[in-house]
Amino acid sequence: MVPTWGDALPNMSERAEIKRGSIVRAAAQCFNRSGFQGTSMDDIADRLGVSKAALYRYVKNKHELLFASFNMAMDSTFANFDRAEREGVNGLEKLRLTLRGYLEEMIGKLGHPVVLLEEGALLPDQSRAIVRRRDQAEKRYRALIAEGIGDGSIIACDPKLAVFALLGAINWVPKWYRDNGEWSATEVAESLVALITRSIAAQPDSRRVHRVPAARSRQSIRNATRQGDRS
Amino acid sequence: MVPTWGDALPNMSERAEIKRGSIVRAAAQCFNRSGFQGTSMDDIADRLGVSKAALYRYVKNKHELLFASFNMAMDSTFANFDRAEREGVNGLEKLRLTLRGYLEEMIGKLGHPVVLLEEGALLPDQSRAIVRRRDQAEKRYRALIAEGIGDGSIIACDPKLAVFALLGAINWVPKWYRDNGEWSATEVAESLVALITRSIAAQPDSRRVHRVPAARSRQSIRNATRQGDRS
DNA sequence: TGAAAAAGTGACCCAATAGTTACATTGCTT
DNA sequence: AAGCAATGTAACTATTGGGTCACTTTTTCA
Repeated sequence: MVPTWGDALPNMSERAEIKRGSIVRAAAQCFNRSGFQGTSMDDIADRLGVSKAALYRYVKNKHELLFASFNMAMDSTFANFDRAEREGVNGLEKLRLTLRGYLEEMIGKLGHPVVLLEEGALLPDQSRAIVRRRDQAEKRYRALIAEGIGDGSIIACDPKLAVFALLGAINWVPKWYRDNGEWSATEVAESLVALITRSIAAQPDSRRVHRVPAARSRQSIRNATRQGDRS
Repeated sequence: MVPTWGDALPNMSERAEIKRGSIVRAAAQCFNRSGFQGTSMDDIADRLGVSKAALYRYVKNKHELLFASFNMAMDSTFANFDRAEREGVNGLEKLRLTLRGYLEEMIGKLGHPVVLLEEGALLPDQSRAIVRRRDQAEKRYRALIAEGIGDGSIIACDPKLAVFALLGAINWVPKWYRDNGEWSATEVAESLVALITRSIAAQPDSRRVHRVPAARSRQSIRNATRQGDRS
């Protein structure tokens, strides 16, 4: 009998699951940088140091990777809705918690996949599934705003337009955020969400927005963001 | 002697220039919908009702189309900076004028090309040229915010972060705006800019944000936006 | 230890597509 | 009407890249 090391060593099927996860994450990062069509399976394989053919042991095809990336993002969104529902005291605070948690996970853990930009590349049935989830998410965002309008924490505004504006600012982050930069995921999430939610806050607090950045030299920030795009 | 019809009939080289322009616009629309790599030259040709080979009479290659799209967007940005500089009374108003004018042109005249999303697809020397222009634009945006902070129209905030947030919301518009919808380009531009600039306004005016949408039925708006993505 | 299962690879196939070329057509000019 | 330049097209070439397969290497486990 071979020692099992308790449960410390993941068994085979778990190991496969872990590998599949890192493939999906690598794919999401590539998609984020170069787009779905601009990413080849070789790109993803190279990033993991394996051959293209190895990927197909864990993944059916390239579209499945895109689909999985989307679902990862949606899972994160809904998990943060639930947490915010428990922890937030009013509509505005719940909205802030949701956005902050989502953004932090995206740019921190998941390697900021703005997969959302590549929606058009999904296959029809995948697209239906994702569009349904995204519509649910948007509905829930709008509900939070409506709640905030009701409890007085948010000004009267069009919830649909407000959600588009907020999500735009959030989903744009991967276009300028760089890992090697001076801002941590938490810092960016906190100060950006504070800034953008001020647009609909009933009592806009200028200190909240003022706080976070500014402490470092302009030069280091300049170097930290937006250098390595591809130029 | 054939009648010249005054200058009413464009001569040949002018006609060629006009055709080139509509090729660029068609390309920008395709890039916006499907991305640079996701758009084939046949797609662009089909949209114009000609064959692919015809395009190559007016355009050197596909990358030139992307480059031209980018420059179109940057031209619009700088033109609106200049106009805002003349017409705006303080930093915040100049910022609003610039954003509104840019957005209106993008989604109205130009067929909303979010070419900016495809920056990574540019060839190295094209990329250098575009990055330079974009950096100039961002610098000018930040200068407007600094001006607003100085003249008291904008709260103390990090200009860099604020610009990223504003441009994110703006550049996200093509992801949800639909031509056939109920909102005109002007309406969207006006109410969205009012909303997002409230995030940094020293005296946030809730009426300004409240105003525009809401007048129509929810159902028509739902139908107008985000239906035809591809699903 | 040895056999079977799992993991991984290089070489290949094939569809899509950027770009070219040889030819047809249109329409302006004399 | 003749001729010529401009415009457009269908068919072709070459390359890229998704996906597969026969084969090798590594890991598992009786």
